[in-house]
Amino acid sequence: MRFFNTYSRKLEEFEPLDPAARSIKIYTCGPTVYSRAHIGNFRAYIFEDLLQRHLELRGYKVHRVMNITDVDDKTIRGAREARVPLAKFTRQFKQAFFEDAKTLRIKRADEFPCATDQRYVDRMIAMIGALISKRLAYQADDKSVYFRINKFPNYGKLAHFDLTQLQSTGRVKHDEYDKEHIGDFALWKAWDEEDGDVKWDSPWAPGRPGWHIECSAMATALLGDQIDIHCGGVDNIFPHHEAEIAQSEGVTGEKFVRYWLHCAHLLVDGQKMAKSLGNFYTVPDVLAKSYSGRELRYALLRVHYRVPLNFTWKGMNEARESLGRIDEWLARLSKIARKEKVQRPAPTATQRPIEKPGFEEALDDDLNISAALGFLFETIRETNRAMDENKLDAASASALLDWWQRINTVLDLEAHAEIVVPTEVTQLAKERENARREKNWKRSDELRERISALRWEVRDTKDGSQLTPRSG
RNA sequence: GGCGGGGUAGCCAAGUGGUAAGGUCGCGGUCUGCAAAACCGCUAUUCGCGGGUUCGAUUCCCGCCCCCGCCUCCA
Repeated sequence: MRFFNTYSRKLEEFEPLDPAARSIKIYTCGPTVYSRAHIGNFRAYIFEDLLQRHLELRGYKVHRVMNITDVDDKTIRGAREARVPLAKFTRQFKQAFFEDAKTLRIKRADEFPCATDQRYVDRMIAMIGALISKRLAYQADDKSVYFRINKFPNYGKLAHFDLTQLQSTGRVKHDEYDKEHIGDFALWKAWDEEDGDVKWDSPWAPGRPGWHIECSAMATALLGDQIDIHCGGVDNIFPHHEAEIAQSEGVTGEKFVRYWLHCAHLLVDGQKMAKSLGNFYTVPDVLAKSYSGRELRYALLRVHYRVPLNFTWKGMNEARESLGRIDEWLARLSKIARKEKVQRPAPTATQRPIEKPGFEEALDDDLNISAALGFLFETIRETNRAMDENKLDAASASALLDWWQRINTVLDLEAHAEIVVPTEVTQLAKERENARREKNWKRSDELRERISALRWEVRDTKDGSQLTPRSG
């Protein structure tokens, strides 16, 4: 198995920290809960979901942590504007995040630590103290504490930045008079009026932690000084992950992360989807257009994580059609597998799933999902052909279903089969059957139209008419 | 300016030093009362552009163009 490591900019063979235990520690940067996360954010979480699920398919036990940033400039501003306490303000977006993640079938991390948790604030303060005692941090005249990047020679290695070349984009105000170096970043931000009642005591001044230190504190607290994989969007490479390395390694003296994996952006009209640009959709926005969570999951999953993905409604339709193809295939296989199960003894434990290399091997190669799906669809076409020719027996159908079960632990794309046909539709279908028996084609077609308007599809097969839900 | 990612058919998208997976759309066919689904066939002599290496390059090297992102709190 190999992954593209941002640190080396190379594909590297994956070797866990602890190969004997087959367990892997993953830290993933989670949402800042100042508004509902958009689907660009979720692209990153789906990529991380794919990573976790594939590692698990390959027999690793994954311990994954995803932090939730519930205190920063934006959350404080939002709470002020809403005139509610910070915790109350962020609670709604935490809930929304878990709701959306569930809609997208994203597997829950083992822990979701929050930055405001006193346990972690204490740890952040301890780490900052350690950095000060090592002269890697200093308190400036504004009472805030900053990391001294010139004392950490590896600073800039992850982003491959030459610090002397850093240019300000003017996006962020610099307190240049207080800091020794323009690139020094805040570890502890001294309280000011804007912060209202958001503050914690510290040895330096009342205030709040900087953004970066929370991840260092929570990652090392929950996963230890060294972790296997750390993920996030490419926009986190600098400064966030760079800062995390400096802080964590500054305190522990150990290599913080073995593999850095970063996900490319979701684009809209060829531009990065971002709150600041206003060109974003949320999960409910997509659901409101009558697409389902799994359709969105497929649309966000199907492109390799390091390639920018342009979000379009046309793409959503392609996702819908592709999933429909999978659904049809599974339905046919199940029917064949079921049919003979009545006559045959249940499959024995010695029966092995069909040998279908390709899918998992593709994912081994830096999560090459496009190639993996290619194998899936090739398999679908081949077996559909066999079924058309009546050449697929129940044992083979079962074996294929077993194979699907296995790869679906990674994809999680099966329609949740609560297929309940509404009585209205059943009634119309019955009437249509009667019309067809009388060869009243006009009436039959009319009824088909009405069923179609209810989002159901009628198919006339040798075994009679069948009803299929149109999408979802 | 520095550092990255990308540029393959109408659209989405794999891929390899030997002559281009897959999805979607469109067209034709088989099946069907007609459809749908499924299957079959067609749809890139060509992989941003120009050089070079090679018997042979989309794949390696050099130069260039275009798009997107990061450059101090955005996944």
